[in-house]
Amino acid sequence: MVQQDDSRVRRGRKFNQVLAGARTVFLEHGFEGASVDDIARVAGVSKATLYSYFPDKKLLFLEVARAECARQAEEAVQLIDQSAPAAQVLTEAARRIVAFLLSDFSRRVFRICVAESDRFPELGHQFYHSGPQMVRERLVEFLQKAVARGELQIDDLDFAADQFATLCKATLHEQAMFGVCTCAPPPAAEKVVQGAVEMFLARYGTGRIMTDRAPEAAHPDRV
Amino acid sequence: MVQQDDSRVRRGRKFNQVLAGARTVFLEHGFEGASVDDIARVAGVSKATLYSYFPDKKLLFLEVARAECARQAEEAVQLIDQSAPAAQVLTEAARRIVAFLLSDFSRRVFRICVAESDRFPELGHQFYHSGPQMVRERLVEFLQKAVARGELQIDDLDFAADQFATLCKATLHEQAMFGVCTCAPPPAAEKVVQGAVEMFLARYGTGRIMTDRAPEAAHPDRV
DNA sequence: AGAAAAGTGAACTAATTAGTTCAGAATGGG
DNA sequence: CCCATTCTGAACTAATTAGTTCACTTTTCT
Repeated sequence: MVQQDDSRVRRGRKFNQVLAGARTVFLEHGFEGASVDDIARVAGVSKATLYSYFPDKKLLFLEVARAECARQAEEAVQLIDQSAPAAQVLTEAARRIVAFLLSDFSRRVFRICVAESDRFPELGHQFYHSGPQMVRERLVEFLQKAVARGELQIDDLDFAADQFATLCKATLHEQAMFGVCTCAPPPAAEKVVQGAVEMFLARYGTGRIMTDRAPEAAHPDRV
Repeated sequence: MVQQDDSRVRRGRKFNQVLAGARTVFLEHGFEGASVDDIARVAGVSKATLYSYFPDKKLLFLEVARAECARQAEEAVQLIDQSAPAAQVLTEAARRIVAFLLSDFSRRVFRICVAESDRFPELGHQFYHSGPQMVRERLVEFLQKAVARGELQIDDLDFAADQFATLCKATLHEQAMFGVCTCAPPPAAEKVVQGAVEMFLARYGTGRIMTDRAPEAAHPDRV
């Protein structure tokens, strides 16, 4: 959290102020919608100072995006915890993924990356690799262990992980993205979580699930 | 296809030219990135003519978006065809959904709707209702019949339909969105299709699937 | 043909924007 | 306390933009 001194091009003590201001304004208005004067004002810094750090608006934007992607990656890294029963681990993972997807922060970063990713192709790549791909790698790591334990049976781990992460977007992600339901009601989120886990286990679970619930918990609505 | 005369506010014969030009430029550059002079030039029309149809840029943009959403809806409507075996219908539906999601057209419209949906809240709603919601309604329609026939067992049809549509986004949609893999290799798409159908049937299928393939086709990688 | 409607193009306003410049104020280390 | 670095603020350029205006041409209808 205190690695803001890792850098190469900085020259002064208001660098972080500039970055913070830029972050605020870019996340609020996107690239085109943000004016450099606004950024300087919000950062509490003169325009001259801003331009002494960043030669132009594009590089400032990319720097902000890079920092946000790194932040996102950090959050994602602490996703998968243990070698607990698959149902339990998956449920917790799904909860965090869904919560993250519905967060205001994620919404803004996602939106801006989608919007600007053909003006700045490397931005899309950065986001993808620090976000979705990171989550997938962690999931694969876990799935591997669960397969070894005989809890799951999966031939393509990457694909399965993708399917699971994708299932976490059901209903709510799209709605949040398009502002259809700005509120994020917790019961709905939990339904998506349970739905993802149930479907995933129905497809990839062996009989030998060692969960704390009864084995048929994976198919609760089959009488 | 010839209902371009359904209208209210038009006054002249170059209306469609204007709309077509605006469509091209907006889809290419987004709202802010598109200049009215560019639009007029691409439309082959004078700026004065353009402004004689649309009082300002925003309304022109919203009109283009409305038309594109309607187009999208039309494509989606002819998604579900028959009361064939579930596996077959779902496979065909998934193929069309995946193909649509990967199309250049969809990518552009999606991107622009995500980007501008807090500048124009109604745009997000429009897109959602004419796109994802339309698809879901058609799917629900089919799922209902399949449940009645005993092929599927589903308690929440809306949610199940959402899950299915969501599964069609696995891997490729995100990649296309962020420009990670601009090419859309058909085998990868077919894998997503099969994966979606298999997972869906594993969760919601009864034993009584009347497909043209053997019953265990729904779980082909279980030995 | 003749008149009304539709379209043109080019010049114009007013506003905003990215980026520059510079004389001087604040800051901080030795 | 001095001096170099950093920062300021305000004015400036040059470019772009949305939207307007108007004398003039083209199309269309009858």
